[in-house]
Amino acid sequence: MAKKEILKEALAQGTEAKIKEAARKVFIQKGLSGTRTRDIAEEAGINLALLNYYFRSKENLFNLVMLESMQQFFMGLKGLVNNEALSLEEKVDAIVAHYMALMQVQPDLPLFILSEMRQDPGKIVNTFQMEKAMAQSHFFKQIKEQGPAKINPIHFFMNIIGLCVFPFLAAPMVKVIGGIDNKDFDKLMQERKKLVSVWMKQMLEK
Amino acid sequence: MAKKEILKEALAQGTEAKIKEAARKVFIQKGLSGTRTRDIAEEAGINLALLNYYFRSKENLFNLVMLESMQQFFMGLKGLVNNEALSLEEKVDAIVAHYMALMQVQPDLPLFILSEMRQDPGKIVNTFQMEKAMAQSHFFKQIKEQGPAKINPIHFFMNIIGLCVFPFLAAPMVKVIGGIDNKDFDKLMQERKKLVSVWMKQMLEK
DNA sequence: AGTTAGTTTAATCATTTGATTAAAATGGTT
DNA sequence: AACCATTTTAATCAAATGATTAAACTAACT
Repeated sequence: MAKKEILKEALAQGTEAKIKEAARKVFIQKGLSGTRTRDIAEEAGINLALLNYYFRSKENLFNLVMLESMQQFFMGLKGLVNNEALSLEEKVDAIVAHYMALMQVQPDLPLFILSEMRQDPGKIVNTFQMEKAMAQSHFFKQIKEQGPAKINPIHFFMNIIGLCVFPFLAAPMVKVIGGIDNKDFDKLMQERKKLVSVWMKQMLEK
Repeated sequence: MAKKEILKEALAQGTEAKIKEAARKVFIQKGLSGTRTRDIAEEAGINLALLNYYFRSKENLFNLVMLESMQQFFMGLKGLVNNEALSLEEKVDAIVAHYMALMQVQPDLPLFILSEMRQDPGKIVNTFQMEKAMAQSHFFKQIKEQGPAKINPIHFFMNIIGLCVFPFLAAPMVKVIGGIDNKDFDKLMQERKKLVSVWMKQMLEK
């Protein structure tokens, strides 16, 4: 009896995970309003009704995917910005390394999040409780106490995330304008890892 | 006869423009798949059928709005990057000034363009013939010939656009994370105008 | 006032789409 | 093999949505 339930559960989790993965893929590519539940079902290799059997509704599934996406995007950051063992320069290096690595495996995560946030800012913002965490972080304190530049921490924060993430937001356009293919783009992003760290430190110097 | 046609035409242009403006507003806010033609009709204060009478289809209207949006986003740039009267530093100042001013009047233009480009890169990219214009521009030449930094022009280009545009792409999140309201955000963007120029020039120095 | 070209509307159609349901298949247990 | 709980499917429903059509309205001109 217990054994049976475990087996069934394993199968169920298998299908459930498969659907969720398919949903993630399609939602991230097409957005909430651009995806049809049938797209997800097809991508998962299952029937439409099964999707509703597991997740009740499209919105449910979307909320799940969005929650996990937000966590994925902000998870690493939370750990870094309050690590008091790291100097400001070390934090910059760590944050840049973290986001460039994240973009390498999930290049269209930020556009997905920002697109959906435009359509319903309140809904998305509510799903994460980072409000105070960042403004009161060790990272922000270090920037305020930093020497000659006296850069506003919010600017500094926008810049470090923006310099890492923007090329991936604008990737299709960058490829056209730069006249480069996917392979060259990847190379460009490889060399960018070190460069963003350099640029960010220059902003602190004066 | 001629007089009559002129009058009718003026009226028609009035409604036509009204519909196009409504379409622009709704499309930019909700994207192609997120807008219903009825939304546009309501926003324009007209009936649904009138929209199809003037523009035949939703796609038609969207293509029009997207074309104009692309032109609006790249128009000023084309003029600046090949202006041989401007030094590299002057070009940087001019491009930053231009884009920060554009963002002040059209803050959600870039997210609209990038979102739709994700869904159908080919379609959007085809609507503008900037391919070679940028890679062969005077601006790119100047960056290559620039002194010690030897920064890749594509990086430099991504940075200048990104530093200007990213805060507006991420505005809802920036406001939450920074704990600031719309008014403070505007102030932040005002002071940013000068800062981006400074940061970009630092990237050239070493 | 009547005519006419141009404009606007209400009503309707056909398709798409999210969701439901009842039946069928599956796989383990007796 | 018969039975049972769980899983999966095909068929169907109801609402939303892009588009069309035929009729009504408007305003200029005679």
